[in-house]
Amino acid sequence: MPDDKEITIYDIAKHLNISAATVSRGLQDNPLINKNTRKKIFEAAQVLGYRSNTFASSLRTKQTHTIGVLVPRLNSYFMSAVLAGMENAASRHGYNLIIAQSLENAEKEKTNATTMFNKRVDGLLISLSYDTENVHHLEPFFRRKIPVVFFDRVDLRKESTSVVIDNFGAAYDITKHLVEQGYKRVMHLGGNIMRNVYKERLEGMRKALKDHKLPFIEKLHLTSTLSEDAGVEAAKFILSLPVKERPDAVFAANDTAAVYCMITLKAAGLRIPEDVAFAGFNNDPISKVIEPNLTTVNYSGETMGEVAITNLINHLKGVSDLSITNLVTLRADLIIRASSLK
Amino acid sequence: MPDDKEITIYDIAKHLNISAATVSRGLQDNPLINKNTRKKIFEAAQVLGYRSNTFASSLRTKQTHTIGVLVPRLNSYFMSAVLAGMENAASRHGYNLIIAQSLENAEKEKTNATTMFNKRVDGLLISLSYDTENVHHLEPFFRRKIPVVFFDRVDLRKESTSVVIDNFGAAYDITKHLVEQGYKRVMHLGGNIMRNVYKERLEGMRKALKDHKLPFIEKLHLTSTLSEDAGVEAAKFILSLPVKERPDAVFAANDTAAVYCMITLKAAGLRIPEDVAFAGFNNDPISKVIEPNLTTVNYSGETMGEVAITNLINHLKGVSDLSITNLVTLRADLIIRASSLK
DNA sequence: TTGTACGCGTTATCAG
DNA sequence: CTGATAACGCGTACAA
Repeated sequence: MPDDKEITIYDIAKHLNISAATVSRGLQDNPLINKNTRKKIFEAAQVLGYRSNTFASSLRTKQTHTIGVLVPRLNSYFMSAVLAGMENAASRHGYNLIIAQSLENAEKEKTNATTMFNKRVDGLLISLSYDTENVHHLEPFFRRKIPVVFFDRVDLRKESTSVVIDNFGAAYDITKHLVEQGYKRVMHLGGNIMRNVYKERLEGMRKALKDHKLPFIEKLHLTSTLSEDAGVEAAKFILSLPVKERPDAVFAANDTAAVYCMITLKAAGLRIPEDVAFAGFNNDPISKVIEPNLTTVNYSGETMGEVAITNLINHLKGVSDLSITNLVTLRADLIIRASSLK
Repeated sequence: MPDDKEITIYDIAKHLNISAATVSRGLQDNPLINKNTRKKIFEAAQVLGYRSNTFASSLRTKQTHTIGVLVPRLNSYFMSAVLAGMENAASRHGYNLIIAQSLENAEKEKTNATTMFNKRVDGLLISLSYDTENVHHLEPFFRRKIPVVFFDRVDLRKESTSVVIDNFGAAYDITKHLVEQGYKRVMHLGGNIMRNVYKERLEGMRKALKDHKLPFIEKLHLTSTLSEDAGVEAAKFILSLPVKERPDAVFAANDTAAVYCMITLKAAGLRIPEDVAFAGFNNDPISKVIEPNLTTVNYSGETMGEVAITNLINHLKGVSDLSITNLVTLRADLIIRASSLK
């Protein structure tokens, strides 16, 4: 019953009549050490109930094996998928995650970044808050060459890696689909265009309309946080318009806004898609529950998480091939459902 | 530009012509140190760009200021709310979270627990996986008196604290509501009764039926993982029954199963609540999107997270009053919506 | 292939 | 109130 006091490499050393240095090396599977002694060391460690002391180790190596993850919100479907993916890959590589949320607030993002820096994370994974205007708060990381990987909501101006989906292309495709269904007055519920995801979705839509010789109607372009309330507000706006000026289709930059806009319009007696068609973005669970089901864009949060963290870990391990790739674009698929069919 | 090398308390000491010991004490706001010197120390730390070295500190104090969180899945609405609450409170108290998921798998839960133990977390927060049969894998924690707090899916046999909601009461109330609406053949979609939450929801329902002199119809009791598929399967089962033997109401132990059961029944032409009424559990976002809106039970994941972690931190700080409270029950509210109204 | 000896940055004990 | 000084447990030059 090795119960009370912690076992150290010295205890193992004494037990085996060898030096602590040998034990240390053995535990690291150092090939310099005799295979047999290595085996003995591991056995002894097992028997004595040894567990390595991370702090002592970190103190020496200056590596924490901890990665900071800074996200806008924990409680969204997409983000928890991302985190699940990260957690998987991280633990596979022996890394831990420290997770914090900015609550879409630049100020809190700043504070959290500082905290992570002070905790000496080996690297940082970050998706920018709605508010963030620049990445000055990440300077300490850049200065110390602590790798930073952006994902989803990224800042491309830096030499860091960014992991994204093809927002432009997906938005283009979804708009094209609407146009091909015959919709001509397409409204856009967009987010802050300081965030690449919203900017590109807007641009993709613009381009698709242009290519099909349809106007982008500025009056029908709303910018918001894309919350439930924003969806409701958008619906009220639509209802406030003279019938002729109403959109015949809505492309929202996320499913939440789309769905709550739909619900509100339906409650007001409009029919979907007959009166107004809809398309969203994210393939959130609610998009499969709303009636009619919502056309949307699907992409894997899990994959994004895995790719982002794997890239970061490669940086940490000095795999230089990948450090050149400073932009990884993942696939996103259009999912056509009843809400956008003529 | 203090840029390249890390500043230590020695640098501050040199800078101020005092000893490192004094600096260390000053940084900890030790009242033994002259208020004035303390101020100087903080200023110097600021100027020089000092950041304390957690490892060195942990190595001495044997405290990691890290709390392990072990959950079934990251990517559920409820759980991300819980984590958000935990993260908040944790950072407020200067603690970090290490998060891992068992994916509802007892084996992975075991592995993760070991990892956390080896990382020397100061305490553990855990919600048991669907599969878990016992808590032997937590023995190392118990033995070393590392505090463990269970939440939501708990194990009451231990001296640890558990944070739960009144599952029994909520299930009782929701069943009572169904009965009062006039429903007499109430079906139950339940989870593994090894998990307190599902066991108590079942028992609450049983008791309510009994109190109203209605039978609990064993044939109408399905046990599953309460996934989307399970909801669909339940619907198929209902449809396979002779019309007379069908339930007139369904109480599902979560919203996902309820909603997907509803969707499937609706697709088959049944009307809700006229043909079958529904009630769920969790107040998941989908419950507000499904038509008719789903009657359910609401409780705050955020609060549960905060309470659980605060309790744990109190343990760590030796606040003994609270260590007596080994069961905290949070409120849960019935939310009546159209799916269960006559 | 193994051992010796030192330092990583803190905190804590003991003097003063 | 402050200063020396010794650990904490590990990793690694350097030697053997």
